[in-house]
Amino acid sequence: MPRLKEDQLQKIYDERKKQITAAAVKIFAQHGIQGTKISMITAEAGMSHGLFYHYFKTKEELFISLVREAVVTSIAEIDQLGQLSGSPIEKVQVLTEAILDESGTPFFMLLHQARNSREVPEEVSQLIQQYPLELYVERLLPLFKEGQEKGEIADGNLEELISSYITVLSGVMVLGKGYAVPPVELLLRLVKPYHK
Amino acid sequence: MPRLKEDQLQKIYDERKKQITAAAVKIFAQHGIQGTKISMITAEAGMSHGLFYHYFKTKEELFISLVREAVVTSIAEIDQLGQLSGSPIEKVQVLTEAILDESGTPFFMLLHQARNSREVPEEVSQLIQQYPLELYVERLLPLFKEGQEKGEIADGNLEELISSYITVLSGVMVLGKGYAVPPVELLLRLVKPYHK
Amino acid sequence: MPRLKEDQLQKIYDERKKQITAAAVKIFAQHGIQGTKISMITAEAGMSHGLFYHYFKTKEELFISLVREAVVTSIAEIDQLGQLSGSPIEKVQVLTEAILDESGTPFFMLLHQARNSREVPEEVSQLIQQYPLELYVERLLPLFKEGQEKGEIADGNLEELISSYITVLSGVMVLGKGYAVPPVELLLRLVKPYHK
Amino acid sequence: MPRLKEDQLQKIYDERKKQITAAAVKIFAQHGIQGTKISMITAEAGMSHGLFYHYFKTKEELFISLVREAVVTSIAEIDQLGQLSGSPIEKVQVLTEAILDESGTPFFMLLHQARNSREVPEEVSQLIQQYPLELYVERLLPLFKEGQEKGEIADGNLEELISSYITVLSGVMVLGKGYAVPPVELLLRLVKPYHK
DNA sequence: TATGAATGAGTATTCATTCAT
DNA sequence: GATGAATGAATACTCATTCAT
Repeated sequence: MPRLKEDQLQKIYDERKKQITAAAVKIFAQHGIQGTKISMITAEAGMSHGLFYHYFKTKEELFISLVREAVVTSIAEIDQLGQLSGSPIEKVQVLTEAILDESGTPFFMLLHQARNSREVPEEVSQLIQQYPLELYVERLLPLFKEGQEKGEIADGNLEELISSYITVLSGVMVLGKGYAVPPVELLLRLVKPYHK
Repeated sequence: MPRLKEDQLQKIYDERKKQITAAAVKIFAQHGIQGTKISMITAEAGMSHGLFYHYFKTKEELFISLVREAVVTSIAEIDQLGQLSGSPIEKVQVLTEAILDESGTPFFMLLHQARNSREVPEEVSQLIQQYPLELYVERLLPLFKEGQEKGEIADGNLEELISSYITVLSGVMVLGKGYAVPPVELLLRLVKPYHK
Repeated sequence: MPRLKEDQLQKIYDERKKQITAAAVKIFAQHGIQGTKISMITAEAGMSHGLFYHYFKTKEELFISLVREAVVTSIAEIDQLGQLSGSPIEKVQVLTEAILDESGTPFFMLLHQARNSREVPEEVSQLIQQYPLELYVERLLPLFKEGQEKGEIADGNLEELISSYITVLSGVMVLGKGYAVPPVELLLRLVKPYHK
Repeated sequence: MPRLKEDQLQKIYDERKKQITAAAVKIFAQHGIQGTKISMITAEAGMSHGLFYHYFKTKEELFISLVREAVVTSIAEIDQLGQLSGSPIEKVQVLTEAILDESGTPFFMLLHQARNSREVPEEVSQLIQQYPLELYVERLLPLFKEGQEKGEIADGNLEELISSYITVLSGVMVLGKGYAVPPVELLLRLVKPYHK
């Protein structure tokens, strides 16, 4: 019989797994799937490379699980916007700030790499197809429509406007260090009515 | 030895080298430095992998030479803007279209990878430092200043505006396939005066 | 400390050890030394892999101890034949049936692997040399000689006959599942007088 | 254009491939799939381990291709028996000698391992199922039937007799070094009429 | 110049073994 | 005694680079 309580073991297990995923998100975002070596991840997480394989079957599986989480999290964050108080344009501002925020970046970076790499495992491709950009557009449509009705959002085709805005935000975020992050105020000009 | 023959050889040599660089830009842009295998490049260029080493000493050297060329070319293109006829905002539109254009993308992509990868050779880092984004901002400053004076460009800090605009364009370009490319018209809203 | 408790512990100890060896014989016979992983054995024995090392220092030591036991047991079984009642040929028949019997197989299998593998530990090689096939032949010689004298066993060189018979039985046994086990009656033709 | 004629390259290619397969048959037969390391094969074949992968995608693929060849070859050899001159029992003798012959052994060894290992790749299992022992029995049936009619083969159920004989031969062959190979004359007693 | 065979350093993964609890 | 987390040596496989032809 184990001396350690099951919860303790579970805690260690969860902790370790979190260490790995945190390290992995960081490294994958920086180096891509190919450029990331298991040894980089385990060094960053402060453990032996062997231990990695107690928690994930392969590098691929780790990548898939990260992408899955990123996909689900990003959708959930968008859906939470509706519960916030404030006008539509204020909510868009909150979303913009959240996306550009340093801490959120790696997740989007991951999604970007998942979307763009040719070497990405089949399962990731499927995930990406299940959660295409159109889905994000769809989720944001009510918010933007309300904004448009209130005169806070520019007139015109909303699908195009939203997907363009997502593209711009994604792009800015993907660039990472080395580029000047545009002020949120400036980016919002893209969606605000042109003639005030 | 006959002069003609040497010319002939030189021509073949140049041709081959161009085949390789063209293929390499395409593949590097798509797969990154790590993800790109010599065999991918030579397959794309239609030659044996052995032949690659007649033209470049290493994969690294090829990458460096491509980045060097991209850096020089991109600066040159910006400088050529001044010679075009048209109003400043029209020139900015031309630049925007050029950057987003499919054919121009790989070069910028390369620059992006050079700027962001950790594994990039020292020489590339130096190149990037010699041609920082500030340099681009500086080159574009006269054009934007003229636009501002003519009321075609928004008031405010121009350095910030230009570097933000470069960031957005770079981001959109880097995303590549899988994202909706925003209409140029929309992107120009970022630099046009907000109250018309 | 109470004597009873120690007995109890000893009993558990012996039980555990038996569980491991039983599982190990089965798995080794099926997968060979290289193909057998400690985790296979402990899974079969229903315990954690860590516990294995309370009972055996290494996988090698386990294998050696199993081979040692198999060697001793097989010799003992042959020697017990003499105590049985019945004619010589009937005793040979009993031996044949015992060897081909499902339950006896793994032990012989082990011996076979010990005899044939290159990767076998030195100590096993020595064991095998101490108990060569000639030893079995020698032990069976009296029985066969008696049979020959009674006309139940074919004439001719007995050493050759016995070692051939052992070879055939060993071979049939080693094949394992997937092959048709010949009827004992048929196999006995090898040793019975050819002209009845 | 290549300086080497295509035939020369092809020759080198074939030669190397043959070196590898010859070495592999030997090593696999001796150590099994798990026990065989690529480095053993390449060392035996006198080349670097890297070169192995010019000729085979994986260790598994090599094993599969060897088993495939063994299967096809063994069936072909049986079918060739019919064309030989001589009485049925003489042909059985030829077959027996061929199987027990040193040089033929590795191939049968391979088949045995393919038939028995649990770790064998799926494709090998399928091959083995496509060429079950029954197929061999079937191919030998006409020969044995003819022998039975001529009084050279024992009366009784032929399927059982043949499959038993195959089992015995396979077993003897699988045992390999360390066992006394029974004289062919002795083994033939299994199939010859019991009362002469 | 052109080809592809050949090499070996680098990397992912497995698994025997140790050890804290 | 019992468990499973942790380590690292061993091994399959990849790919940049060299070189004989």
